[in-house]
Amino acid sequence: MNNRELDKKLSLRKIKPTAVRELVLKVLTEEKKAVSLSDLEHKFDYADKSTLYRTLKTFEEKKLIHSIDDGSGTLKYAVCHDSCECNPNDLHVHFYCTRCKQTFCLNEVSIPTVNLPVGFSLESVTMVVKGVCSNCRKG
Amino acid sequence: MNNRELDKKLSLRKIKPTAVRELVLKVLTEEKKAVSLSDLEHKFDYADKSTLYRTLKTFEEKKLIHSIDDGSGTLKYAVCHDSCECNPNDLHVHFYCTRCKQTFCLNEVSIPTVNLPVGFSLESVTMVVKGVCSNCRKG
DNA sequence: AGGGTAATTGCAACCGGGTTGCATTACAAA
DNA sequence: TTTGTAATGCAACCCGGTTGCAATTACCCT
Ligand SMILES: [Mn+2]
Ligand SMILES: [Mn+2]
Ligand SMILES: [Zn+2]
Ligand SMILES: [Zn+2]
Repeated sequence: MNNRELDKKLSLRKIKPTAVRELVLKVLTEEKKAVSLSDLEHKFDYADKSTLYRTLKTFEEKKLIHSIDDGSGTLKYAVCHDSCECNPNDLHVHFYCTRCKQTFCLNEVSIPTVNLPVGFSLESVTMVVKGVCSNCRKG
Repeated sequence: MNNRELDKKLSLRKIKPTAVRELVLKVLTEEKKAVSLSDLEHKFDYADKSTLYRTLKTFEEKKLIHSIDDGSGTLKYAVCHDSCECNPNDLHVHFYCTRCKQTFCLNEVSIPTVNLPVGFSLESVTMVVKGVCSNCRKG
């Protein structure tokens, strides 16, 4: 994905394009797996941790990406689809592979509705499946 | 719940009853909400953090309690029902109230099955609903 | 182009939950 | 009572995440 496309994606979410932001977004779009802050730190020796951190926070705030708490203790991030507003109906299941330790968006698997006890209201739902991914299965 | 009953619960899970363990289990059984390590620290000024930590780990290992990652950054714990083996079919949904910041087991709400893409195998599933609990709703 | 302002970035230090090594204490078998 | 094992207490550590502040850069107006 070239800079022109990256800048467009950023602008669509009202994020001012900068060098770091283009690079981070590039990584996030090209990775098939969800990406952590420390992943980015290792990818960009030159960029500072807090800059990367704030970049992710900005992206998340503007709904360019969403965060994934897969229970591993390290937050991961993945790009939202263009029309995503991170509403309950935009949510999907996430998968954590216990073998390769990678986390994936199952974008095509939406979260089933759940009947809460009376008196409980719902704001959002997270669903994480742990298991072995198809790559590790084959290998 | 008296010590006799607490000891019985401990013995059933092959855990040697000690003073600390009885006290911790008592708190866990009497609380309606899930309990964190720091909750216990504040409840027992005298008992050491690492002792409480290892008590929880022992309980979890022996399947007397299960841990809940509600996304708040602090692990919570709650007692399992007597016949629980923490298998996928023992699992239930958890609820995190964004108002009172408490986490509850919805023991009666089992986790719906989900269709994974081909090649993915399932070991366990977590489902956390965020919203407002019935207590906070009424208040 | 130059000056002023706001946003971004870099650096360092901090925070809190969780975890571990090791010494001490309690317990129970021999 | 001796002796081995498990539990507890204390201290220090780890790491992901977060923040304050100074330096740099981008942007706007003249
Ligand atoms: Mn996702
Ligand atoms: Mn539970
Ligand atoms: Zn895998
Ligand atoms: Zn509540």
